[in-house]
Amino acid sequence: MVTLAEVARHAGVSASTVSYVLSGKRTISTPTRERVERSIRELGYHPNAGARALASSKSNIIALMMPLRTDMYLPVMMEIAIAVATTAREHAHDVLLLTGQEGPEAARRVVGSGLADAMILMDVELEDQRLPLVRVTPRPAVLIGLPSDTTGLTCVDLDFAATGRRCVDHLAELGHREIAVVGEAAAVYERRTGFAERTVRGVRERAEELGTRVLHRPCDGSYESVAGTLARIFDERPGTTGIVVQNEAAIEPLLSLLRQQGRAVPEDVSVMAVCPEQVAAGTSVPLTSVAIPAQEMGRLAVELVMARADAGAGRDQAAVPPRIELLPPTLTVRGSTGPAPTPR
Amino acid sequence: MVTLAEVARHAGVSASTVSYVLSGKRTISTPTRERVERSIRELGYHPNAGARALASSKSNIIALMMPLRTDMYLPVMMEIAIAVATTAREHAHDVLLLTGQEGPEAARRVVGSGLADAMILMDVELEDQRLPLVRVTPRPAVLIGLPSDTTGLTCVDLDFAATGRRCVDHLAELGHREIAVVGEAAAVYERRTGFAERTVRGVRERAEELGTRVLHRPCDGSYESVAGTLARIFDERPGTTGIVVQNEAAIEPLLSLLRQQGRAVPEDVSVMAVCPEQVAAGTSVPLTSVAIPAQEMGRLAVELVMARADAGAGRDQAAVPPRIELLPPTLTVRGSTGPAPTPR
DNA sequence: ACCGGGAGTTGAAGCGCTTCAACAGATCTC
DNA sequence: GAGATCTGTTGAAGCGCTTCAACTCCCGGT
Repeated sequence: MVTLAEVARHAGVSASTVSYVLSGKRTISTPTRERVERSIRELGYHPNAGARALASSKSNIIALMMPLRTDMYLPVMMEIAIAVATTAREHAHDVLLLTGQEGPEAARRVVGSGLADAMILMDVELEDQRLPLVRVTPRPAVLIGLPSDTTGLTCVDLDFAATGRRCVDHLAELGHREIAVVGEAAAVYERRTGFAERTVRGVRERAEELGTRVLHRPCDGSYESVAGTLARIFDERPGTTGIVVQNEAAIEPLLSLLRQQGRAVPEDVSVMAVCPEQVAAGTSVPLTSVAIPAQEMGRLAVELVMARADAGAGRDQAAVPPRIELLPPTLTVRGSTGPAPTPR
Repeated sequence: MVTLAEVARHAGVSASTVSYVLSGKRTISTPTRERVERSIRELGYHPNAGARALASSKSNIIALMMPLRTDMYLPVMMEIAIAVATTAREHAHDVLLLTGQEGPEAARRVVGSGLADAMILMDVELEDQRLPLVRVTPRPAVLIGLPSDTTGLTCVDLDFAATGRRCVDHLAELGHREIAVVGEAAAVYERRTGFAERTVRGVRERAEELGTRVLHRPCDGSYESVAGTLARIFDERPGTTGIVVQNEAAIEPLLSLLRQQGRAVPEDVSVMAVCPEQVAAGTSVPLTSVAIPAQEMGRLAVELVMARADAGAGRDQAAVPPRIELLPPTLTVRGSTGPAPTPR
């Protein structure tokens, strides 16, 4: 392995000069800089990450914790992870992938050892185990998701309450008076992961204001479960004309079942979803939907965490106060929603 | 931050002793070891990762490169990634997530800087850009997937050729004489990612032996595309009674379309898939399938790469020669395949 | 002509850990 | 009972980088 000292010798300068060329923290004359840069290229030099981390006490690594739960929709997680990794590279950082296996200990270990100098936490629960750690650690952290107590925390998420309201607005405008929400798996609510609840709360809230009736049913993604849920919905509320789905896995089965039952979309039933754009556009009936902006969330999380990291390095970290960043929902109308059928 | 020196002072021993307690590379008497361990616990000591990497020139980090292609099935990738991260932890390693954004440079950077001391490459193409690097680097690497020239490489993958053969066997046993393969998106074949081709080759090979007719059509996951593909299949080969699907996204649309066309599964058409177990079990008709063992692949990749890393550290790395590890396909019969209908 | 000061460069002191060589004392061996 | 062999422990030398303080020029101001 080529070392900085060898580069210095090759370029006929001191080690410090090479270091300053690399970091740009001191002005170096153009001829010197160019000479050093040439030596670096010719020797194929790569600064040693460990030595760097040791000397500067910054690892240039962001830890990304994503507890994997089988009932969470993986593509969204994945998209966020990819966005995080990509954005991190733009800030000259790499991403360390932590799963939930180790529990909250993982965060302690990674931060305690100086392996990572910032953290992004996904799949946040309302009373998340990792919060005490996050509140205490000096390293910047950003949550993707919203716990119940957010004091002192920086969070990024889709504004699911607004999303719920937006869905009701849309259906109500089209004249629907009875709507059903096909939600996430029951386990998601029990675990009290905030987002699912927030959506339903948003739906209920606006529905009350507008005098719309709402029926909410959790539903896991299996065909059987969707069939059961749908049957119960039309059983309890035969007048239902609008359905909001917040469970990507349930979408195709739902559309397929409606077809089988002879209920046309959108003539008899309007269906809308809360899901990634790609999913909404690719279904058998392109779906009116509120997008889950996975990429933006990942990107924003990194930007926020880096801002805090830089501030911590520079002046006071209070310069970048904690904040809650709720992305406004974007509704895209596609073919699956239409005017409510006139009751006969 | 607590340092090793502080632990040593607190325990009344030298720094080296603490280090040896931590690494277990020298025998330490039980009383001393326990005293040190207590100090470690009491002070909440975490060894500094950078210093460790510098002194030992091992980072205990595995780089996982996964170029993200939108046409690849993300859940499988994700499952592999999770398995890799989990297994890596069992070997006291962490995982660094690299996306395709940077291209092959990422590998050079990460290995050159000593950030990672091993690599796992996913989504391998037949003539992969990263191969020259992998062949040259002294760090152990394992590919998940099979390039065209595997000399000197260690690879892990499902045996897709055998998978193709297995599918034909199964259908032929049930009396099917004309089968269709609904494949991956055309882009997947163009890019010459090996696995899709290998499956089709396996299918063709065995079909020839058994005198079965085969029609293969690429197909992206959209409903439209599946509809078109299916129409063309029955148009060209009206006698088709068996379908093999190798594109997770196409499964539900396919089943839905068959239902609409009044073709019963499995009475009129037998359908089988190459996909993760979870997917096969959760569809509207539980599918007879060959599993894509994502977890095993991730786990095995880590085991292999660690074996090489340990060997490199110990004696000669030739002790663990490169090898190709093709997992044998496992067929699970569910409800979607049955005897071929008697031709009328 | 002299001094203050910025620009450019450097030597040296660590950063916190691993590991080698060395040593003291206990245990064998004949 | 003397030398050989273990066992447990230690001091010190780095690992490759960053960064501080210091030093040398050279320029402009007076």
